Amino acid sequence: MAGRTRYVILGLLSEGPQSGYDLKRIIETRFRFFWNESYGQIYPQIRQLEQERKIRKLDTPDDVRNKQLYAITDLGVKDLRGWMKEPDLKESIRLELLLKVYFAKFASPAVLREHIQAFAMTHEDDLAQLRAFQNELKNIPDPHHNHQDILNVIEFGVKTNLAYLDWCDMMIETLGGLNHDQSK
Amino acid sequence: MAGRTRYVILGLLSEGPQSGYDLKRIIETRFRFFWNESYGQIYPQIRQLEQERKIRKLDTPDDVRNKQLYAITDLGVKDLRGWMKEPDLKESIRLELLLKVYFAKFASPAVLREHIQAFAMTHEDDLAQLRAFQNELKNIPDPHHNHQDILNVIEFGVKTNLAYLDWCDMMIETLGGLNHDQSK
DNA sequence: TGGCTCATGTAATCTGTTACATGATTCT
DNA sequence: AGAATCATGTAACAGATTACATGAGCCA
Repeated sequence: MAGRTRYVILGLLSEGPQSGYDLKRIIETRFRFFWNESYGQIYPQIRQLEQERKIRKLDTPDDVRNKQLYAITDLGVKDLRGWMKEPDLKESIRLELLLKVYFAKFASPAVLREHIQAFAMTHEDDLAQLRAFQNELKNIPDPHHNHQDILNVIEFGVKTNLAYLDWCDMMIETLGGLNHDQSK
Repeated sequence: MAGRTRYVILGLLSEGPQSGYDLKRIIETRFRFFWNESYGQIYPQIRQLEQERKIRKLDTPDDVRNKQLYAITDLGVKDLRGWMKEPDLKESIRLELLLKVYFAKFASPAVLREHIQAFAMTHEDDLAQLRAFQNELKNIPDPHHNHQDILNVIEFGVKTNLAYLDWCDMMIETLGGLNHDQSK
């Protein structure tokens, strides 16, 4: 009975009405580095929350397209507040890269270096996006008074990504620089 | 068709024969901060690998208890080497704490601080264990010549845990120190 | 003797992704 | 006109945990 999808939906709807599609996009962009949800989770959960009267479907499709907008209800807010007091689920992290580093002797240094460089590139992008998001927040109004909270989350991402990249530098140095490729 | 469990098993067996129970314990202790496997994955996968002749059951129960030991075969090593060249699966990270920080306005600072302190405590423990493992490795022989690889993995853990704790300090400071508890 | 840990295993369940179907709108 | 994106949804599948059953050996 873990089901944190419901709270992600409730939390995001607390900032204003959104569609299932919107929610997916927001989760992908803002929560990318620490959370994920798929359509297969979002749409059924919306149905569920609607039945429980935690959210309600707006009859103003508001958009040119036939988008279904949902808004959080008082009951939904109550649910959200209740969740906040519950202990966190054990965090889950899966980094295949570290398995490969652990079992490194079964690969050539060149192959290992490629894995690390791919990882580094991903996290350089992450870092760049986090920085961009930081700047964006500084230049837009804060109607929900949650910018500081969001900045705190971003700061977590910045710090961990910097740690990742620091480690990557160390590894690349150990494995020999870019021009020491010894693959055939 | 992800199934990385097989490679974890093969990799660990490359250091010497182990039982399913052993493997579980090793994964829990050494891979704790970046990987996990449950019995429901390990035992069926052992069966599967045995059928594929990637591992074989030893007939020397070696232990007083009725423990089934398995050893990797040449075919298994081949499999392991093949996996090393494959691209990594997208890493997966789920940190409920960050959802709560993002939606912080639905909780009191006191509750939020408790979550962060719990997180900090967990990662202080992690860090301590990683340091202990580092020291342990320095004082034991290295028959498989993989200590540096293991130290590299540990170093990743150390760096990320330090980043976590750094962020926690920042958050606790923001939320008011230990003695500013305003709960009833 | 009773309780704990060691040890193997599986069935039921839960969680989450993928792939697809469907159709509208927008862009080139 | 055709391709891409927007948008909703679900069925099938894959991945992973939980809870339990079973029994042996160890410890107090």
